[in-house]
Amino acid sequence: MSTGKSMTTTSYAILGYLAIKPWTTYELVQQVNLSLRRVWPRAQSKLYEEPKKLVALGYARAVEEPIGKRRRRRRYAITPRGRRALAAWLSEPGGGPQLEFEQLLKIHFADSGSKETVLSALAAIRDWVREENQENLAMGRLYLAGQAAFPQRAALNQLGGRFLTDFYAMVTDWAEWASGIVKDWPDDPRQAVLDQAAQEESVRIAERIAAGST
Amino acid sequence: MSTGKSMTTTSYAILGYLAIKPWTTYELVQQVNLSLRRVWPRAQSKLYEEPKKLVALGYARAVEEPIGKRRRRRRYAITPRGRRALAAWLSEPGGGPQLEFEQLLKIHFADSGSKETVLSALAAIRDWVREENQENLAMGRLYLAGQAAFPQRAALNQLGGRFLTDFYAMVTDWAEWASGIVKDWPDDPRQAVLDQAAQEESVRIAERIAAGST
DNA sequence: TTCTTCATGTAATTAGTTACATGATTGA
DNA sequence: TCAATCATGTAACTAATTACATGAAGAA
Repeated sequence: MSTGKSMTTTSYAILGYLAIKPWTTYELVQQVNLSLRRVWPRAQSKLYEEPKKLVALGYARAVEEPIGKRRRRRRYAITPRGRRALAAWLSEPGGGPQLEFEQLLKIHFADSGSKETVLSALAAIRDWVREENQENLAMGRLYLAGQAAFPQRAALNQLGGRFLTDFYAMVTDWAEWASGIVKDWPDDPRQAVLDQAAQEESVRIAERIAAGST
Repeated sequence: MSTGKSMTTTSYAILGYLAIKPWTTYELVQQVNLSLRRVWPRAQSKLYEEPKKLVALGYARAVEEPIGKRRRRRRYAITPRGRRALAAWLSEPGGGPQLEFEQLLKIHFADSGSKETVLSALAAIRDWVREENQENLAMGRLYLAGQAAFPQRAALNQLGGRFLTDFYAMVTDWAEWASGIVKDWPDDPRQAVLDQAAQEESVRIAERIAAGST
């Protein structure tokens, strides 16, 4: 039953929020759903556990606020030790972007499926992006209007926000490109042949990346 | 000690490979490192477990090949039931692209760090992409030359390959853009202000996605 | 006053990772 | 014949998820 007393990336993410201001766990859940979720998705129950660990490690302290008759809520605040730990973590190297993309898996194995499988997966991907992009767009407009929460963090958020926007744009553009390719396939994906011109283009793009355009 | 008898996405991914040809676990590990890893990263030990589950469910059968004096190796082949299960899974809707991006987290919380934190994270991201792109480029060239394994899967692999290429291109381009923005920041990230013109551009991109360019 | 939604958590389970162990093969 | 690397796994552990439970507040 080891409570797991060592800091994970998720722990530091929570600590990062506490460095902005004190939060109740519920507020943290809301906030994470608003932004962090996109680049570090974790279940709600985890967000209830982590702050306890931070307290045990001396990185945060909790203030109990009684609420109603028989419920209490805990508001967590970062400690000086917590700030030092966070700063140390920030200066260590972090991991690169990792993807998990089930729909692409299904496309990858479509030789056991049908052309329809592929086309409908591509359509679903575009719908998914459209959906996710909604919130992102709304948030972007808030910042543009200077109406967003934490205006002092606007410049910082701008970087991450643009990453998501670029990501969504890339995914839709790719899905559209792929749909165009697949449309010309025969019904059986196993009979489909490589599009030579498209492959040359792909290699050129990869070469540009390798060259490291200045 | 429940062996976990239900199929996960990872199980289906392995099953997808078995549908191409029979594999030993070691070969599977190699193959996964070559391609699947990018869109569905899993530890090696998992790849040794999953095939056993497939056998228990009747989706695969194992042939033991003795090797040396006291070692055996198991080669797994898909069964007709396995093919049906795979086809059924392929026709179900799948999940959209999920990201986990620790370096971006560190950028996100850089108000507890320094401008240097951000710039070096961005540099690390570019290095990461350069690295990952190497293999991708090599693979793309193989297909172009018609030299890749599983030529009958070339058209299919082209779709996934291009996704990765586009992703890497997007990440480097973003990192470069972000570096340009951050360079003009004051030393303390908390003093940095939103780049209004850049934000307008971000919103325009998001609006294009929302409109669903034809 | 009752229903619904907001809010606050805990328990049980599992998917996945890290670490370890060792046989087989190859080449110096 | 020894060292290095390739190959084949198992065991222990933990991070994370799913499911459950219920109090408080607001609306009808």
